[in-house]
Amino acid sequence: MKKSSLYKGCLEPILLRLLKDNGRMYGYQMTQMVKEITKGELTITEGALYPLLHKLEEQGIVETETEMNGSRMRKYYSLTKAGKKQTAVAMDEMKAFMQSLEFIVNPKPVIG
Amino acid sequence: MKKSSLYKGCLEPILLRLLKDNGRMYGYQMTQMVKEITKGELTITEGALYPLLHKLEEQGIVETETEMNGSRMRKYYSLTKAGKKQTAVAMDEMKAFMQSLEFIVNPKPVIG
DNA sequence: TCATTATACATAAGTAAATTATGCATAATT
DNA sequence: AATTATGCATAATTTACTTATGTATAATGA
Repeated sequence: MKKSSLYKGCLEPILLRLLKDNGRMYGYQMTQMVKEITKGELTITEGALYPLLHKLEEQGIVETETEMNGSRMRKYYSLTKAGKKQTAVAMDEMKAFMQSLEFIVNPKPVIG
Repeated sequence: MKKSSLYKGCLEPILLRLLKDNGRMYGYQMTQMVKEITKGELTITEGALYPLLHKLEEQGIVETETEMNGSRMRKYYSLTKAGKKQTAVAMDEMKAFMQSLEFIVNPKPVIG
């Protein structure tokens, strides 16, 4: 990922969110979509992406189907039932996290 | 810090923001303020806090004054001139980061 | 036509930023 | 009297990346 290490720890929930929204995606596609959505701000590196996807598969969060696109392989990932549950939890955590950042960056003045 | 590792990489900008807003703080005070602001969501651990503060001091981002409160020591930290510049940069990065997260968690549907 | 960029996967070594555990010391609370 | 709170600090470990490297095909451009 690009820049400042702020994104550290956010990759997993980001991938879960992508899969939740798009149903079925392959790795390279995820990197491109994130780059596009964030206007180039966030670039997922392959060294981070693939090992994480493998871990999620091991954990039964995602499942895969490999397909050929012409002569090129694509490995499609989608959320399992357990993965959907896990994603809901991760999204709640994300919300709380973003809310907390808001509080810190934009603190409400104490009245009184 | 507490929970889910989402906050990984955010501690430094959070501390810079606190110092920017409050002028002068000691370590323990920072942990308490963050806990309060985030309604208990974010708990800064001492093992993360103190080494980071020391690093920032080495880098000339913050400077310290040690004072006694009764018989207890407090080490006050404040931003140096260079630290204020650095904080402005960090805050811009924070904004971009939060914006990107928003885009991912709440993607805009493509019209057309 | 030959080199570069894009697509598409994968893994290994190294690093940064935490967590967890531990330590010291005083003050306040139960 | 024991526990919790205040206040600092450091060491060992773990996590989650980055950087580097590897393989292979397709498209683009000089």
